[in-house]
Amino acid sequence: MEYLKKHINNIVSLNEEEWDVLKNGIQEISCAKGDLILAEGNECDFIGIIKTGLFRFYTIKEGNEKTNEFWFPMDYFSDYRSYLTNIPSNFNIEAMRPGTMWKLKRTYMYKLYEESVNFNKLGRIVSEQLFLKKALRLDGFLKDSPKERYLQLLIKDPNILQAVPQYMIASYLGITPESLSRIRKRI
Amino acid sequence: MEYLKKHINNIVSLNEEEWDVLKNGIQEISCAKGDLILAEGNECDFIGIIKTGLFRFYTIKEGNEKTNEFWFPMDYFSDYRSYLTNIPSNFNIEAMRPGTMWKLKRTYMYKLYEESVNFNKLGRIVSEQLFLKKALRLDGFLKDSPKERYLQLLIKDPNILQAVPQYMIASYLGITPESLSRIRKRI
DNA sequence: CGTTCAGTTGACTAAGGTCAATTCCCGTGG
DNA sequence: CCACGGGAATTGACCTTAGTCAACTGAACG
Repeated sequence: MEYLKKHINNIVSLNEEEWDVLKNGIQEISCAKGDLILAEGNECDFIGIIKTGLFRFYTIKEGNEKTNEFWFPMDYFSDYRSYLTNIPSNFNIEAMRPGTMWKLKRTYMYKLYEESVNFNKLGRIVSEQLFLKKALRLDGFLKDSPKERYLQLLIKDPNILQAVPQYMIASYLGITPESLSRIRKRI
Repeated sequence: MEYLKKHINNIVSLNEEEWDVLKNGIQEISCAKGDLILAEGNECDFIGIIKTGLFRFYTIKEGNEKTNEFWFPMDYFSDYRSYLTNIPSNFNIEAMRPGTMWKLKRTYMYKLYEESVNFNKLGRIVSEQLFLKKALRLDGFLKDSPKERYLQLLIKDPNILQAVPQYMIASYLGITPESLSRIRKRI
């Protein structure tokens, strides 16, 4: 939890009292490989930070898994759309390995928003970070071919490449495993 | 400006004093058809709301325009990535018709963040809204074919369809004008 | 009327999707 | 230690669809 405190203080410097209040809302949770942290059809009522492990965010369409995100230690994770709108999620969050995470319930966070500038700042900055990730990813889909997206991934997210099986990377790039295999051969 | 005030009060209820402070940072600006509100290579130092008109957010890659967003009255607009990171924008913002907008400089907004909970709430909620838009759009690219994306657009954004020339819609969907024309024929 | 430009169409190419078969890799159990 | 099983990755054959380039159509505008 000390590590988390330091991390959050990099975002916004909370005083001890604020930190204590925040801490009371945070649960540390462990999970095993394959655990479903969120299942399709349920509301995502939390936002979390990965402490250890590797998680993915995926949906199933016509029998095929579509992986939307991978999360590594110190990444925020949530179905933030469901979190914000109270709409049931279309996605699953799965632990790809054993791991631990810190979770904070929406209801708790929304109470904090009424209390101080700093909690609002924290919420704002988290939201901004999540925006940036989505925006960059969308830009890739709009202007790059699958091959170019793969090359970008090689440069910008080599950690994903080495940590994740190729068929999940394919769906992360919006293509089939066979296509990714052929793209790799063409290079 | 009264209309804007009402709109913002729907997001977070500012008292008169807060509204006056905010108002002092807002400029109302008119523009002609074709005006470039932001040009590639410049930092986007503002966030705005469309009062009237129709705007688009596009970049050019290998001579082709890639339209990333369309903005209608009461939409927030900005290259929010550039706004947040102070990195020069890769995009252009163009007025597709004569119009007016309200603009707020980043520097002013960041000063407001130091002043009260409400301004932070406002910033947070704007950021959340921008996130939601991006997230939905990315989901479409991940799980839908061009044809399905077009059909979704028909259902969910008919206003775009009727307001925007087809070749821009094609690039918004991530395909060429010819392909969109053929997709429409196939339906 | 022409000019212009969006939209369509045609012919062709390139690339991804699909389905099935095969190979590769790795872990497990005999 | 080897053999086997299972899942990931690759490959092949074929299909479908998007990209490209060029020609044509049609509507809007002066």
